[in-house]
Amino acid sequence: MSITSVIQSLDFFSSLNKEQISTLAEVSSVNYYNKDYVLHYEKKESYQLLFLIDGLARAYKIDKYSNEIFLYYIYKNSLLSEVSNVRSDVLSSFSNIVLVEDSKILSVNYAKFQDFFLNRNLLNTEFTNEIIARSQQLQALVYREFIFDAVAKVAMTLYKDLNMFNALKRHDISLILHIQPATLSRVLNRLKRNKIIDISHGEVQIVNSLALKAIYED
Amino acid sequence: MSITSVIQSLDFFSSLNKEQISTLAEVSSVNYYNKDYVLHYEKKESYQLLFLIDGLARAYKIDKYSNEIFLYYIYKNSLLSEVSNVRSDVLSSFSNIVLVEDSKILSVNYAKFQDFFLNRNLLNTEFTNEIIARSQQLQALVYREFIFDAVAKVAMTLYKDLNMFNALKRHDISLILHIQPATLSRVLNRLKRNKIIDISHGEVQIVNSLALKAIYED
DNA sequence: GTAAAACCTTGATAATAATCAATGCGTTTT
DNA sequence: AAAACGCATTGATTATTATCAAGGTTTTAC
Repeated sequence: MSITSVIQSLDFFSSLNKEQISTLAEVSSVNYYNKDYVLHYEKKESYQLLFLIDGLARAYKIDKYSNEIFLYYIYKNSLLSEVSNVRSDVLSSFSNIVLVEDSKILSVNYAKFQDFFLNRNLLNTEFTNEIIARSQQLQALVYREFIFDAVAKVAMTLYKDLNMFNALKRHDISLILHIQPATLSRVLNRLKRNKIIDISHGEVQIVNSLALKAIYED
Repeated sequence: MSITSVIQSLDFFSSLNKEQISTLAEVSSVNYYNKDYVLHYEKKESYQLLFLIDGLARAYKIDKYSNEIFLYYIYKNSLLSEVSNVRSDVLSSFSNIVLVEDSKILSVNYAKFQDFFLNRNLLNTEFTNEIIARSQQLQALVYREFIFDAVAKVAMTLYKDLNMFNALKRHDISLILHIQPATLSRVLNRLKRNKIIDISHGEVQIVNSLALKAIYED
């Protein structure tokens, strides 16, 4: 698959014409990395704008006990890099980014990208929308962490993302929700005891959907 | 003071020429509000892009016990509104925004602003940078709340913002740091007992600056 | 099919900070 | 000068969740 067609596969670049895409292709490269490869360490500077073409990534921070603090997932067809100032040609990120799956990544020289596109008023909307999307993921995180206790977090996740919940291991869920596996287990137990959910072979089923929702809505 | 000169006083619009400023002036208005006026309720939609010209605002959320959760301050010379999608002509915000001081606010019709400026590739950089600035405030919040315990929060605030700390009431500090006044009092006591700070007449002085910093740096 | 490994649950205990309530202490107010 | 008020502090208790460790259970691998 050529780099041009990779670029065309991203919604981000859908407004570009053939010529613009080949200009972009000249300052870009496509790379494949394996699961668990760390793309970005927090505070480290970078000169490449990265897009996730295929695969899945996870943004996280490290606390003082070296525990990982999950921030959010980054899905394919979106910008991986964090932008801290549009005017600077250096990218520096707040979080670490690691691949959750084997992934395909488009890497674009950021200075050239600015020259060729942003400074010529191309892709501005797309760029801003990617930044907003990332900001909204942070907002969702803030909301969950500040407003919810462990039970509410689990209730909301079960209500909104039951499939994801059942697809992942308990350990991964507890990472996402910032609770310990032991706490998750106790919360599930409580919900089961209260006949709000049922668990068979580790698979959660919702029994009383209304009650589940009521736990996290005020 | 005319609306034109108000617009010119904002860095955001410094790239506009006379004609563009008067176009903007036609779809804008300047308003004065008193301290404690709530500009924005979360989730409520708005069609006006607001800029804080003078004064100070505070963004916050409400938890299920109706407690206020402080997010960040918004300082003068910056965008007050939250943008959730550049393409939409509706603004909807994640947080509540209240004035901390009597303030002067510029209100711009957002649809017209898009027509006249963003869609003509004007002010794009400025707009994106304002969004990034807000996102970075959220990042700082996430950092403090996820990585720090009560002692680390207080230590960092004393180290970096001693003047602010001493200027505000203990109650306001504890709002900002998301700890209870009683907890703040106990933390200060501990720092004093360990000869890291000294308190006379309620005013905190740093005695051992290195030790203070060491508390929150790993 | 069984052993090993990985994962989940449970129990006991500890840590952190919240809550509730009372007391203390300066500052206004009268 | 005494009373009232606003804050800050202190003590006692509680709530929530983490931590540590020991058993279970399921999955994986040979």
